[in-house]
Amino acid sequence: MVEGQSQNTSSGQALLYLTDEQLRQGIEAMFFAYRGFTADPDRILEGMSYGRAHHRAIHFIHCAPGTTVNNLLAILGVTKQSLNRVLRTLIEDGLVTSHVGRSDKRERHLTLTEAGEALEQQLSDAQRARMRDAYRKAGPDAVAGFKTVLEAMMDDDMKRAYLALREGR
Amino acid sequence: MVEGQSQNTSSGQALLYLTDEQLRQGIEAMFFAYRGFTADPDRILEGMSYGRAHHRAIHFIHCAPGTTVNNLLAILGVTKQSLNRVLRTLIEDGLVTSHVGRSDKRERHLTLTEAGEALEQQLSDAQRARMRDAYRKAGPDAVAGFKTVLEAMMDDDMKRAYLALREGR
DNA sequence: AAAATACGTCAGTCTTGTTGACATTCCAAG
DNA sequence: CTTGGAATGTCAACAAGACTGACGTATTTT
Repeated sequence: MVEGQSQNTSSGQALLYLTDEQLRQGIEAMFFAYRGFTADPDRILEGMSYGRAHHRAIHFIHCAPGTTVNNLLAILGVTKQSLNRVLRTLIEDGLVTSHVGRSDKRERHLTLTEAGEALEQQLSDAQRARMRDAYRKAGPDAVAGFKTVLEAMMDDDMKRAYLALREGR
Repeated sequence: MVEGQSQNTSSGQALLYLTDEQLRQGIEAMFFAYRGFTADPDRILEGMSYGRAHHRAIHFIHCAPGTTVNNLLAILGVTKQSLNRVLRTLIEDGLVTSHVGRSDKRERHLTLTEAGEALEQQLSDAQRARMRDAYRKAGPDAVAGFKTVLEAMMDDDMKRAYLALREGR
């Protein structure tokens, strides 16, 4: 609560970007930007009985083909029951295949089918198009700063998951 | 779909930050960061029968005291039925007051009570603490870039709402 | 007087999160 | 080798929070 006065306790200069007002602006920017961020895939998905949860599953299965349910669970941060409902419909609809693990038969390895990859492409294209526009408008330096701040905002285990994904590619 | 090859069609240099892989990283960073962004308030709210929806309402009523229901609706981007459920509980619990408009008696002007302000402080402190840490780690230049990209990601009407809030302060 | 606006509410649906109970599989200790 | 515990995944039921549609009321505008 005392820290709320960071604009006063600072050594007078160069820390103005840590003002409560500046932080509040950042919070609101995050809120509005996230809406834009999800808007395009949401629009595509609506009416095809899928939602944002399906999109997330598809995205990460695409990035890590053959991943297990448990793996996906850790990345998505939901309960396995919640994920299972989503996976079940995706499997029923032929967008995802589930193979029993070779070494450990408890595991199910998940992969996108051709139809699944096609939908992934469609969603991904829409989302990347928005990102690309934003990046282009903002320029490379802004983008670097953008990523730096986002990484600093993550919880430690999320950051680990985030970095692990990059190494896998 | 053809645009997916931006790394090849580019003039060879300086546009590497527009690569599909870079965009994908940005998308994932956004996903993981948003989870961190909401984690602290969510933790505070859980167990007190409120959720993220209540937080959002409280946040924007705090920022624009005396705002109307319609106004809030436009900012939050939800239906009035959805917002009403949230507002009803907040009013019942004495965190928000609703006053009939002076000039236009159809309007209800919303304000936080002392208890409401107290909760807002608590939530806001937690969320700002995370932002402050992230900002400090990243530095002022990164923060500037962060905001630039977020603004570029917003839909036009969200951007208008976002900027309007800043002018009101 | 009629139409439009602002707000509240009731009823019903959908997505997506939750917990609890249960089956299968693996592994390690007795 | 067997048995018990841990890990993986599935099914069922429920809750929060979004949505639509329909309706009522007060007020303002035309």
